[in-house]
Amino acid sequence: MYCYMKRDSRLSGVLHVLLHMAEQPGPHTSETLALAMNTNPVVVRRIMAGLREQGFLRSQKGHGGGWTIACDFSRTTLRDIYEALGEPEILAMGNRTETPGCLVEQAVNAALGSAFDAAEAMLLTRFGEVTLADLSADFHVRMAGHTTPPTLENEHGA
Amino acid sequence: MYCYMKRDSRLSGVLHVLLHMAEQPGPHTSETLALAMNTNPVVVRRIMAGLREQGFLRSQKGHGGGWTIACDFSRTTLRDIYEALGEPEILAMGNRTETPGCLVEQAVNAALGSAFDAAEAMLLTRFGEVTLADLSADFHVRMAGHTTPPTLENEHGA
DNA sequence: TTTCATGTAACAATACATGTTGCGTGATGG
DNA sequence: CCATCACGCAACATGTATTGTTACATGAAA
Repeated sequence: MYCYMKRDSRLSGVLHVLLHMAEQPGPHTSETLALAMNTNPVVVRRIMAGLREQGFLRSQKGHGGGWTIACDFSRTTLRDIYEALGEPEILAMGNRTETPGCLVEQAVNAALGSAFDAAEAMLLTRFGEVTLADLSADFHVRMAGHTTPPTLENEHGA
Repeated sequence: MYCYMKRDSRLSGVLHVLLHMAEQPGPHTSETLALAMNTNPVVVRRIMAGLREQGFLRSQKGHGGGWTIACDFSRTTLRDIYEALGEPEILAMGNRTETPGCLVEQAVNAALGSAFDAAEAMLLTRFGEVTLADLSADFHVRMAGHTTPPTLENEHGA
């Protein structure tokens, strides 16, 4: 099932999966997580490899293996996760030329560039202010009032 | 010469061209402008069509035809131009699902979405604060000290 | 009426992200 | 010791958007 995404949703997807993992103990296989991300196991491993390298996750092979959370949710921010993903491009727009000789273009680049940089910096700052624990807490607030606790299985048609 | 750009540089390119046009009177052909944008005439027309529809530019066919500025630089902001381009996507990232049933994903979307919206809003605000006249003025400041005034021809290898 | 320039549609080429397959590696359990 | 399970990784396939390119119609000026 090919489904081209206009905007990169890896951060969104990985956060989703991390919160789900926190709700249930034990290792989670790539296959299980793939269902929650509507993708396949290889893509999951690809995306989560960076988180493992940065020590936010652990993975284990063989029987009973899978992915385990290895970080403190209250000390891990969205920015940490963003960086572990390899700092994907934030803006879809940019300057035509990085170091133009043309003075006109230098003026354009200066104006646009500073605006772009400010927007990026602002987003990263906000990311740095939100921890995974914050997200999880928000989730639990939303869950208050609901009867059946959502799991990877019943919410994502596994 | 195929040259795929990772980030959309139409705004950057169009601003560049507009400032150049302001430096020299008379209509400018798509072909001339294409040289400054390192592309070809059809692409130029495509990009500038929106600016014509919004009344920022006029175009004329036939002998002596071409593109003419039809707006007041001191009253036209980068945001106006951005909108005339069709409001291209600003962010390269986004939420995986817009209206998820999963409460976990709702929590993720809320956090990420508000950050995304804030960044976009900030960029648009900054765009709205800069006029084409500001850019042009900055260009003229940069030009002080340089001997040969840059034209479409001598700066872009026409 | 010839030339020039835009307007537009259709088509081609490219880059990229994602999906997919296959095989290697290590760990577990019988 | 062997079968199974799950990750690791590389290679390949597919789908999509963007950009470049070609072709032709339209209208204006010399």
